Amino acid sequence: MAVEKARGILLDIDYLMEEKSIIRLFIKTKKKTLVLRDPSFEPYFYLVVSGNAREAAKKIMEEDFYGVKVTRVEVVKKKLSPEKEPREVLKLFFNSTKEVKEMRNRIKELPYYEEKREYDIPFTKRYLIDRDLQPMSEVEVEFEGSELRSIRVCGDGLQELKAGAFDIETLSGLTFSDPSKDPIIMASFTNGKKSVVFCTKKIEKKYAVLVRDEKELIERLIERIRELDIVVTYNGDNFDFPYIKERAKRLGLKVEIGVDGSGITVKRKGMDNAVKIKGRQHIDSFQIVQILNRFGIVNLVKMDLEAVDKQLFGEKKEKIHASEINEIWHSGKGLERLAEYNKLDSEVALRIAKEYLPLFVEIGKLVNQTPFDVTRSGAGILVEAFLIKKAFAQGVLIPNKPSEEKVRMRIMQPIKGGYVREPKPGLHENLAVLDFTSLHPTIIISHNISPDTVNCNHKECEKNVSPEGQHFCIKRKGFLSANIEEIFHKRKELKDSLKKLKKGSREFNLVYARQYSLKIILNSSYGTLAFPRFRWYNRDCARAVTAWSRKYVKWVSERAEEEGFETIYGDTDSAFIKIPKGKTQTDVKEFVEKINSELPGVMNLELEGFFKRGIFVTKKSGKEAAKKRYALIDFNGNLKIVGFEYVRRDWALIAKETQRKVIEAVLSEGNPAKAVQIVRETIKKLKSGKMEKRKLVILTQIKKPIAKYESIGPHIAAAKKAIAKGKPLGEGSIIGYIVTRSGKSISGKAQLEEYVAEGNYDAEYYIKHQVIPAVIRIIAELGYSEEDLIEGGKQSSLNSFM
DNA sequence: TAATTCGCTAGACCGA
DNA sequence: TCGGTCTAGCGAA
Repeated sequence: MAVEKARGILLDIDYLMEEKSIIRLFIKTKKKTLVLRDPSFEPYFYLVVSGNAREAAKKIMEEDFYGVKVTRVEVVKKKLSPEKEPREVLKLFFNSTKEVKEMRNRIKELPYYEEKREYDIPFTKRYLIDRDLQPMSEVEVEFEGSELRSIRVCGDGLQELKAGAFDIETLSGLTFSDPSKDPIIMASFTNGKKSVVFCTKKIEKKYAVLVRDEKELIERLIERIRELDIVVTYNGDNFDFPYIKERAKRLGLKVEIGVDGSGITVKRKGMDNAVKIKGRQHIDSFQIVQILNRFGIVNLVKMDLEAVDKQLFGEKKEKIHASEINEIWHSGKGLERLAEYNKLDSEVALRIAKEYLPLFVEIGKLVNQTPFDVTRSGAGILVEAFLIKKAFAQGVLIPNKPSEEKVRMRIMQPIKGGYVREPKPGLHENLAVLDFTSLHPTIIISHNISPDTVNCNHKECEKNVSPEGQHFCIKRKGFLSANIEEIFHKRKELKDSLKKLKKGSREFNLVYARQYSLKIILNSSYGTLAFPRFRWYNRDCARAVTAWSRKYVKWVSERAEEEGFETIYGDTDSAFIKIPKGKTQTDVKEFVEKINSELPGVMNLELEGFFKRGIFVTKKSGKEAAKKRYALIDFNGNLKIVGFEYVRRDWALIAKETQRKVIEAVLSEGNPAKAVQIVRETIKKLKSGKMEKRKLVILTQIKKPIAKYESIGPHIAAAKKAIAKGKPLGEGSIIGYIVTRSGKSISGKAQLEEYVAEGNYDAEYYIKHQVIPAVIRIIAELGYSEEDLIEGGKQSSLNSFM
């Protein structure tokens, strides 16, 4: 057979489990997706032996491991740890991944066994790292029939892949949809250019397609999914795909949507599923939104498509609840509305993916993983994957995962965190906020912190000592510090080149996503040292990082005071300073420059901004000032509210709104009398019974199984009452409740919002437990008391402000 | 399967 | 009915 050549995008990877485990690559060329096998890559792990490695290599080939055979052994030179000299170790090859799993337990019995390494790296991940292949990159392949002969990355992979999204609507019983009886009644599909809605009932919409029955509906949908390289859903992992799979099974249909004709695989991932389609990338936009939320790129309480659409794109999409879907279906009235809703669900899911997938593709290239995996991984996993890749490239064996026992030990010894300075309470004028850019990573880089540099034996390194006493080598760059440094500089370069590119251009977006992917890895890097389950966990290193962070933050404050500024506050990586009369903003800038000239390595203090006014309040209990809550206003009138009830979801909107107005009156207008007036009016309206229901809802999440609660708070009480009515609530549900007039305790009065009539609320509760607590300590800073807020109360202290 | 610590506040719970 | 203690949730960084 002749050798053929092709170019395409490395779209996916999996492996076959025949008598041998064989890697398959899915390469999307202009014409089709090639499925190529690479039998040249065999499962393996490392065995470190006591005594002579070559002799052990001979012996091990003769060993019988209850039927498992080492097919091949290589003696290779590897570093057991970055600071050590390379040493000969055995690389043991096997026919299948199954044998790797069996063997890694049996091997311990060998007399020359010292240690095993890298026995738990998933086969496909192993392949991508060893071959240094970046999914979604352009590759050039040579192949014979279906066998791969060679592969190399030759470009960024800017070729357009076909992306599309779908969404299904189902009927439901009393509480939820059950695929064993509730049919799929509608399904939408979009490829970004054109959308269709399949339905078994006739709908007066241009995009609607009438199908005979549910079976045809699924068939038509599958047909469309087969066009795609990137299949987007919103919660397809846990709902759409498992649902379709079950319905199809009952209808005698096969969901053969893999490029190779295979079905879908539903993998359990803890509490979650992950649905994989071979040869295509299934991207669940819901997973994307969850990750964005965790990384702090967006901040969402509710994560339904409506809330996401609103926050990400500013759109207002209608929500149709499950019960209404049943109604519409049975009455036949409103099918157009439902179709529109269904269609938009697909379109918004696709839009989310189009907006953020480039970021995940870039992260994937950085850590050699597919977008499928990256969009379903936590930050820690990504950093770990990055370090595994680096270790491989540098000939270092990666550390093993800690045993559960070790993990428990580590958890029992927590690592002290950042320093929070007690603020000076009150209203302050003319502030500057300074903060360290990427504090933890820059400390790691600048002090060369790494598990392989801590407490080295060199005398001259003892001067690089942390406030907690550990010192770090200065003669050799550490594994962790060097690799983080590389990311740090690469990001700097990319950010520089970004300045030269046209905003919104394809090139710009690519570079932007790339630098952002580096930022995510960088910001998560400290976690590798401090997280008990990580391979690179190191308590001494982690303690040193935070100890230095505390030192530097305190030091900046001290230096500021020496320079004649007043320090108001500081948290972990920041210093809030007051510019006194006689000093200017320029003086602050000069101060920052001075500090930077004194800081080591790449550490950098940044001027975050100047603020016209700021308020810090005392704690409810005691006289000390509250940390982690303050409000600032800049010279353009922009408010920054931190930590206060206003930013918390577990407070009623009326309390939050009132607090915001009060803060605004105080900070922007310097008008405490107005603030008092605002509160009085709110209280008046609450008393009148006319407050809108939506402003009284308190959102709280159920964080664990209901049965495990020792103390029944209002949200659990409300949830229990709702469950009794047949509402499916449990761990993870967000409860929106209102404190009504009927009941004894607060919990007794709490009811799920949807069961509460407009006007049924406990005014006293909302006044005394919501509005007043939210504003009292702000107003108290200005000399007012609680009586001043209640209408008819005395206004004596007002004078002190006039 | 999986990031952390620091901090604030509410409301239940419990015994006097 | 009170005041202290504990459980619980969420936000800052």
